[in-house]
Amino acid sequence: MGLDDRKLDVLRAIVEDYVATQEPVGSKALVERHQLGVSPATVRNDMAVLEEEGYIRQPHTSAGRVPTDRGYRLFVDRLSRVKPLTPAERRAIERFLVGAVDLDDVVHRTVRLLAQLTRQVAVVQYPSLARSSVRHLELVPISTTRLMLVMIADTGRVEQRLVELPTPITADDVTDLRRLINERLGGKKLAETPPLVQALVDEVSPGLGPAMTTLATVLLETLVERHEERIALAGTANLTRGGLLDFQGSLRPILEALEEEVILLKLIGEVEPNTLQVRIGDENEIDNLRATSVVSTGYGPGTTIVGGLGVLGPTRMDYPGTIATVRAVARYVGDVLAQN
Amino acid sequence: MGLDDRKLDVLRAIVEDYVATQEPVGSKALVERHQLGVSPATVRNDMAVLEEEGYIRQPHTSAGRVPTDRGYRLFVDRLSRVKPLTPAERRAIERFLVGAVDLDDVVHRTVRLLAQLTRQVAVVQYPSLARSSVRHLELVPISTTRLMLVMIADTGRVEQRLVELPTPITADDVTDLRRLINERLGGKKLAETPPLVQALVDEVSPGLGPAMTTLATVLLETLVERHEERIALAGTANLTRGGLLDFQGSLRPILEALEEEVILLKLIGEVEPNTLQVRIGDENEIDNLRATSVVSTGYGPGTTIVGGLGVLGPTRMDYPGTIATVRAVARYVGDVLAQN
DNA sequence: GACTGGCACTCGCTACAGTCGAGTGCCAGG
DNA sequence: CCTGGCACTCGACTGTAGCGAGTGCCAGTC
Repeated sequence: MGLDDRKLDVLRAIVEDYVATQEPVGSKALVERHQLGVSPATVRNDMAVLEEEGYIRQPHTSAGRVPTDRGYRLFVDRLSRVKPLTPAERRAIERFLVGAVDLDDVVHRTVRLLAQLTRQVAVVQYPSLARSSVRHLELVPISTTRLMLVMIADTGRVEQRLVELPTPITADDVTDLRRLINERLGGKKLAETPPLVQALVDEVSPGLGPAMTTLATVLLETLVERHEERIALAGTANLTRGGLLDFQGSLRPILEALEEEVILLKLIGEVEPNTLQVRIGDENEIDNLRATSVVSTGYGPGTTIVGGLGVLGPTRMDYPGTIATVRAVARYVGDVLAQN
Repeated sequence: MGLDDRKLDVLRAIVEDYVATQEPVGSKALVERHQLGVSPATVRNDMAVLEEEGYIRQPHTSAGRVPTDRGYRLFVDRLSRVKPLTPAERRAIERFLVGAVDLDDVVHRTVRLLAQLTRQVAVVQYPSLARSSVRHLELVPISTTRLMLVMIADTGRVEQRLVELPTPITADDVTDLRRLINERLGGKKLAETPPLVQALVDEVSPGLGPAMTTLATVLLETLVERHEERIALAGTANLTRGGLLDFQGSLRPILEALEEEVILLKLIGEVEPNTLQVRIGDENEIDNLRATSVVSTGYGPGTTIVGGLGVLGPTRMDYPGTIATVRAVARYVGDVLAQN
């Protein structure tokens, strides 16, 4: 389709102005604010073409133009270069993440940092258990028929579950079990554990049979079935910036969606190495979020990925800036994790 | 001061109608909807007195009356009886809480349940470490100079911290340390531990000195200084019910306040045994929440209190219903905790 | 052939006047 | 002390008019 360079320039100018002012932009204002080197009339002709192709639209017959989702998409794909972060931003990131004492702390600081820098809603997934390995399993006797199982993953995550045993158990038995499960499961990817757990049940000494069977059930639940993905969220107040102009006046559906962990996971959890995803408006699968855009990426120590993070905001967002920030924060978090 | 019974009846009627309809209520509508046994004119006279005393006010000269914060306060203190829960609600509570597998699960289910039943924003504090005892301390060797310290509290909370040792340590030393700290600290209230930890440092065998000193620092941080209070939140989408009429149109300050854990803790964390607090509008210390009311109470196994929970909504809320629900949920949660 | 200036047209926004009606305060009478 | 009646207030709504930003189109120019 005949989109020559100038038409693309016009589209870029429209997106930039609209993001900045939040008002439909007209041909005259455009030539004033940008050096396009042509007259408003020419721009109008270009706009007509852009509108025909579905990149922009007019909210009302007598108003300026506004980018469509498709327009933003083209902008993101071809018209924007990533803004480098300012030194101040870099410093902010470093200062924020240094001094985190444990995983909870890292995640909390990260999500707040992201929300603050992008001035949008930030979402950070805790390192996924599915992508973790077992570092250590601990059995803590609570009573003769109750144990607490604590699983420590290499990503720093810690999960615990209470185990109700069918028969009493001695301290020595607990020691045996502890050694046994650590020998067999320690260092293994969580995903690989089910057959190993099964094997344990089969070969354990007869006296420990019932206890081990119960323990195995809980182990499997903890290690794979529950697959509890945790999520941290911050910056919901940023949804109220821009008056009620974005989101056609109702935050309702968005707040509802943000309360569902499943939905959040869908948003930021499906990541591939070295990619950064931008989902714009209608491209979102979740109906409640059709008025928003999501910028997300994976993070992890080195080149591996252990979880996702991202931000959510109005389709009218500063894509270049947001993309740069999300990418930078993900990288820093990965570095911090690598140090553990 | 002459607030006779009928004037109180009028106030009650105004509160009930306004809560139900969200519209200023006039004298005529009042006598129609309630059996007051007098004419609108009489009611008008009573209203004039109530207004003079500051219990109600007129949004506009030619509009009906609306309760003031003071009016709600009087209503809550003297005019409302607690609504008993419906059997359906009781069943909902039980069904919701049964089947929770661990503390996280209990807290999450509780907060969602509260939000759903009251149709408001729900806040639940995790069992406070300050009110917990040490059940078990675990040391997991990560490398020769790194340990992971895991603290399991009797309330089910689990905290972990990484310890960087100044000098390498052997597996046997770890075993010794583990036994030692559990002997001395196990079963103790977290608040009582600092002198005990200090004593440990002084008397430990010389070879373990440096390790124990480092460990002590982290122990103190974990047990008392950090005092990390965790909070769960749900139902923020409920803030958008009632159009933008409540909260004079801006959710901003409220969402901002809800993001600050410190603020939430202030809201629901300061509880005394067997009390239920209702803070109405201006009575709130936090400026951002002057347009909201908070109903909160403590919960815990038996009669002890380990944390707080509550809901936040517009001053125009169904106080009797909300109070009943908050109280009931707190009781059920206490029961669930008692079973562990 | 591409760009430009000019011009008529559209239509949302604002201001203003007029009407309506819910609700009030007050007063005289029971 | 309560009641019915009455004049009054004032916000909500409606319809009209003028303004102006912005457009589409067309004829003219480079």
